[in-house]
Amino acid sequence: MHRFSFLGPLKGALFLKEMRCYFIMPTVRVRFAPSPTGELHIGGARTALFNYLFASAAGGEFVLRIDDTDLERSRSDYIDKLISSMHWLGLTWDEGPVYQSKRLGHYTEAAERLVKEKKAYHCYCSTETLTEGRSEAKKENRAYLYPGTCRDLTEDQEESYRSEGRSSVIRLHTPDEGTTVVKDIIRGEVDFENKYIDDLIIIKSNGLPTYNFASMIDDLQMGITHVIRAEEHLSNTPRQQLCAEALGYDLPIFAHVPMILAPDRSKLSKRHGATSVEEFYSEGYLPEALVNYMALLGWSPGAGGEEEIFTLDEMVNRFDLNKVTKTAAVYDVTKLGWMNSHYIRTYNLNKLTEAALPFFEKKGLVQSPLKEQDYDYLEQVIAAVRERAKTLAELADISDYFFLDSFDYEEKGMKKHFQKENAASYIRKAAKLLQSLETHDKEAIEALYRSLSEELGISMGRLIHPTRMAITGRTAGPGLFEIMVLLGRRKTVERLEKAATYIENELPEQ
RNA sequence: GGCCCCUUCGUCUAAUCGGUUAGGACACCAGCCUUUCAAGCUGGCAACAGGGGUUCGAAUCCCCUAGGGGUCACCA
Repeated sequence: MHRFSFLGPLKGALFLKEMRCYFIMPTVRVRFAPSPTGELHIGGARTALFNYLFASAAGGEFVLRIDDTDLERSRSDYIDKLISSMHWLGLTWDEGPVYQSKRLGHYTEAAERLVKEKKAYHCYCSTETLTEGRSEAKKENRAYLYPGTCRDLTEDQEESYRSEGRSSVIRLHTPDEGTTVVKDIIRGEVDFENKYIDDLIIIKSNGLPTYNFASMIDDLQMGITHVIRAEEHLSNTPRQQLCAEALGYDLPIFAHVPMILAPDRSKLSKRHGATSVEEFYSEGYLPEALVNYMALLGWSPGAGGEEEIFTLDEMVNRFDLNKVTKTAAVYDVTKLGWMNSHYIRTYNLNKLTEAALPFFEKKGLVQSPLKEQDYDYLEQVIAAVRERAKTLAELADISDYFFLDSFDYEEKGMKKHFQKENAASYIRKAAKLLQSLETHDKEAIEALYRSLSEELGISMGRLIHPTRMAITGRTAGPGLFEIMVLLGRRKTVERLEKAATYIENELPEQ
């Protein structure tokens, strides 16, 4: 299939960036236009990302527009959430937010002009009439198309309808023959026969524009050069183009990106777990990881490019709409988890601590505001455990013993390490030696354990495993000596003795 | 149902104009490393939806079938 290389001249423009003021360059202007009827979900977020990447790569502008013409469903708290989600992801925009609800005059003006030019007309058909026609069509198993009843009403007819108090909508007079071609960067040319497109409503009886009309007018009047949006809009694009043509505007170039599907290949919804950016935030994903993951859903740098980890800037440098797939993608939390763990491991420690703090607070492990030394301690703990967590929430989960003095011993660990012969006495011996150790540092402790294991004639493991259980309650975690240093001598010794007593008194003889 | 889009390992994907042992990543399995768990390293498992053409040669071009998705609102 033929693909357009619309980016050609733009690459040139990029090349001549410094000379921009001397030449008139084709400027890229894109928009992300969510409707504030819910939280920003992963599909919308990726559309925003692609817009951002495309605009940034071309040195163009990115506009944020809020499509809030549906007064019933739009809510201002969703607008706030949407904006904060965008900020959190790091997707900055150059203009806006522009609200459709504040541009209503433009839509009615355009519609009236079309009526005056006889390209649109008032339709007085009742909802009942229309639904009737629709259900009849369904019965006969054919598609319903508005029959054009009100296309050629006379002045007198209109007058009498109005005096009857009948309300009207405005419909666009669409051609009955011919083909409307959508030029799409990702899909090539898509043909739609006009005979299947009926006279769509552009202004509702309440005076508000319909989505297709308002959206197209905005794109046109705002000078949008590339409309990058989800594939679900592809089928409606010919209608929008017909609006633009009637109005006499040049068309923007389209790019319909594939949808993101749930694991069962159905449309993503609440019952599929976390799908909104907000939820990913509260589950402890890092914005860089989410962005990186989303970028790879439908896009890949292509031939030769085998890496998967990209910073936003790297993505900007390599992004190309022509390399976006046509196939809908199933989103897979497992890979997101891997990516997130990668970012947790490699993040700047300070930033990571900052991001993780709320999760430690939520578990009651620390309390804000933190004293400086507590903050340092938290940072060291995070440095020690970060390699083992997939989310920030998990980071807090596996760190509890660093902050809590009482914790349960893991069941399987007790069987494996506490119920071994002499476990209690080994632990006591270690505790005693640690107590009188000159310096409580990694090297000294390790040396101590080595010599003790030799002295007792047992393997290091026989000593180390019960010790880990004693001071963390767990069988897994960071290097043992590292934990002991972080915990400090007093707590280490206390926990060892407590565990020894526990084994002696609570554990049944095997 | 009409119209439109899509179809490569379980998942995300790669494969300049038709010629590859169909590549990578996640997941999974095994080994190495190791005080545990991770991480890391090495290896393994695993795909061109099906059927017809065109061609010396097809994942790649054409047609058909099947499956998935979208859309057909006075929702966006």
